[in-house]
Amino acid sequence: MPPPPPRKSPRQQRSRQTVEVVLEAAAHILEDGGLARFNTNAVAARAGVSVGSIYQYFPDKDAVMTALIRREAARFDGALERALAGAADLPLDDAIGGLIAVAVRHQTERPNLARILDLEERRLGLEEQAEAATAAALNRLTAFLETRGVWEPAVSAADLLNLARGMIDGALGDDPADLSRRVRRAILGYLAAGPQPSKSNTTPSSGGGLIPRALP
Amino acid sequence: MPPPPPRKSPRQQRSRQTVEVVLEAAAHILEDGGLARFNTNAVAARAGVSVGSIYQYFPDKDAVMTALIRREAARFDGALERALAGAADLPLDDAIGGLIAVAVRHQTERPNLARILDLEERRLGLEEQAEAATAAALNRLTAFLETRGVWEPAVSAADLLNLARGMIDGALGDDPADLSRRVRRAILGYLAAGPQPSKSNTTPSSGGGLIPRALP
Amino acid sequence: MPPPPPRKSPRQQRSRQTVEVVLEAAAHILEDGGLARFNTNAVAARAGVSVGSIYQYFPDKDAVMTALIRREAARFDGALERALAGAADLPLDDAIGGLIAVAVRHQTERPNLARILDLEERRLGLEEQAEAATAAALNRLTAFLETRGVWEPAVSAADLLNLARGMIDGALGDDPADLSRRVRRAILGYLAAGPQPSKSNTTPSSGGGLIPRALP
Amino acid sequence: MPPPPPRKSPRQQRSRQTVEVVLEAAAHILEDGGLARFNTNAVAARAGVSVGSIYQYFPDKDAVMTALIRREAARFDGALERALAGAADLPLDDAIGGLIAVAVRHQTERPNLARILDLEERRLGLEEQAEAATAAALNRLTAFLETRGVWEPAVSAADLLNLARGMIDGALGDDPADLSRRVRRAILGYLAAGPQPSKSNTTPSSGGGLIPRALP
DNA sequence: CATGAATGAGCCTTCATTCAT
DNA sequence: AATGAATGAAGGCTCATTCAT
Repeated sequence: MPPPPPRKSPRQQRSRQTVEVVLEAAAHILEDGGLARFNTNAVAARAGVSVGSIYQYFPDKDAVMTALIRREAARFDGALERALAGAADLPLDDAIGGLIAVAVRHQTERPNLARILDLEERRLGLEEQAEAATAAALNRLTAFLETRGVWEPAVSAADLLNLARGMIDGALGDDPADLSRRVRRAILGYLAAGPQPSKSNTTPSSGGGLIPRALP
Repeated sequence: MPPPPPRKSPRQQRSRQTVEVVLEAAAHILEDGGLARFNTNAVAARAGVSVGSIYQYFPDKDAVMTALIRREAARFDGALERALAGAADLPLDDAIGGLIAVAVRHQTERPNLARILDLEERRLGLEEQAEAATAAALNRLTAFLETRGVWEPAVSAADLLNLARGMIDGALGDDPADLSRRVRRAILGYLAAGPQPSKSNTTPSSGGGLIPRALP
Repeated sequence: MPPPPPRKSPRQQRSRQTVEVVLEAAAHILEDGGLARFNTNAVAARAGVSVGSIYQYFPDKDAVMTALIRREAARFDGALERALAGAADLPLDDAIGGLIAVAVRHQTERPNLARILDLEERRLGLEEQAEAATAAALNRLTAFLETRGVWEPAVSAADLLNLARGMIDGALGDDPADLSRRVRRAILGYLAAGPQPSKSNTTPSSGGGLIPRALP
Repeated sequence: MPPPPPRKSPRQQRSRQTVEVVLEAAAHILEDGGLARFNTNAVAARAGVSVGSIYQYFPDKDAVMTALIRREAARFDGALERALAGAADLPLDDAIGGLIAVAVRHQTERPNLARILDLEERRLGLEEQAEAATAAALNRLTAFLETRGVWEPAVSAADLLNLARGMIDGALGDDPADLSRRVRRAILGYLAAGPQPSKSNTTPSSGGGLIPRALP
């Protein structure tokens, strides 16, 4: 018989729960009301706790924002990890499909949240310190691309993530399936196109010829 | 001899000038201090006018934001127009290069501004009403793609714009030349990849085979 | 006919008046309710202005406190100046009497205010920067003592001021006339006693004998 | 053999100790951080107990303040008692010197504390109820002065205490030895000057001449 | 009894907006 | 029209006090 799972002390449990409920409330408010309605009183009310409790766990309002950003990044990274775990043996095409599904779902479920968090991440200077979870996701994707023989895997990973984010953000109203299709198209296209010379032509096989070929 | 430009009355001139100076101040403040420092007093001070004057020309603070968004959109559209005007006879490759240069320059010059305006555009529901200038830019690009025989030109135009914006936003620190190269790679890849089937394979020519082939 | 007095511009007038009314309200609140009730809302309400107006003229709450301290110091210095002006030709005894009256009146009129301001002066580190008005008062008194041939006039001036303040503060309930009499006794005694040797005795004329002799 | 001191029950002992540690923490905080940092959480943290424990022994925050005031008054009174015990047979001069040393040491060791407690004593209306320990000190000094034949010993005792406090508070930065000298000068002068007529004149021997005579 | 998380009234400060000059 | 002082609602944060554990 397995031993009972390590029991958290009540104190820790309650703390974690309060933190959790606050972050969830913060997420909902940002999603529904935008940055303008994101204030400590509203978050506390929605979380069903008092303002004071927020300040028990967060030094100030920005710290709530930061924690939320980290949490979302960790979630995304977790989903990415799971998707990549099952994608090791799949053809690139299908593997990419899984990753895109993750990304689309992530941005689509709470479209405003993701966008606001992006902006706030910058304001708070969190990208600078190479946010742990974001970096992990990037590393994960980089490693994956490397196993597939992609050149400049780190840069490509970042590009693909950004490209996908841009497309998804910009087309949140669209049918997710169609959006996924187009994102996959962009990603596969980016990978297929391969590194391009900085100025122009030189690659006789691609050049102006490549595109026309794609347009029957 | 060309006729003199339609002369504005002094009153109108002064009005335009005040509006202009206010918007410029607003842009600078958003760029330097973010949304947090964007307040009517600060804008007025930076613009060298009184708060009252702002309210003479804008019903409220959001109206300043809106006007700024429109102005920036118009600027982008104007730059796009000029780029496209000279691109009519160029090979797709080079034409795209010109467009990308416009986009990269636009987002790079005032990186924070562009991002904030994007977010505010949503908050204010301006995308909904199909922002005139944004729509114009989109139409312009759509028309361009159409002449090049791209399928689903409208959707593709939006995708490319979003994709490029995502990449540029996410890599603002990078060398512009290299960033431009990668954006071009993504765009050309997207176009070359052509419409993809929604589910997966079916296209024997692509499938898992396409990518490996692209990576020597 | 004399020209009309230099008219303050309406702007300045209103400003001065608001500042004045705010400081007066602050003084009243400190006097009546102590430090605990000294808050911006209460001051604004009592002054008959809005909180915002306070912040138009004072960067923060402490600045109101500081201004009040300066104002009171200036008032005391002014009163001292007037008292000394008329005391130049008086015998020391009477001159001192006038000064004491000023001090007693100052501390007695708003007993709590004076004490609180003293404490706050320290908290705000205002004594350090040698508060202009306080220093002026001290200098004035120092000069006066010097003309009377008192040794160490600067130190004595400070001692007398402090000594008087201590006595007055500690006996605010007493009859002002009697209090004044005792303060004068202390001051004249201090001056008459002259510099004392640091250790003890040496002064045969004083010793245990001095005091009894003073008590018929 | 003396009987063992009345043994407190462990419970009482612990209580006393907690009270002690809390008051000590309170004193330190007031000394270092002023009234502003004097809050129950800080006191509890510094005392190494929980907030709840403070409320076990004190009905509210003011009660902590009150207890601290009483403790300090008791300490001063204790020191005064010891000083007076040894001063019974000394010449007044030396006796006074000992008392002054006590006062200077008391105010100098924790200068801010003493000042804050003075103010708080007033706010809490503790002087009104003739604070036991303060009254004791006053009585002690009154009795001492009486044995020395000083007129109005009670009033004089209060005056001397206040006068000394004022001088010491106002000159805390000075060299203690020099400060003590000046305080002694003031006190001896006060005593030597004896009761003064309320109005003025009458003392032909003094007038403008008194002071010069004192300054050889 | 001790603990310390939770509570929420209250305070400082900002800023969109108005309006007398 | 332009100005900018005045307004006051709103929001960030603190801290005295309570109470479940």
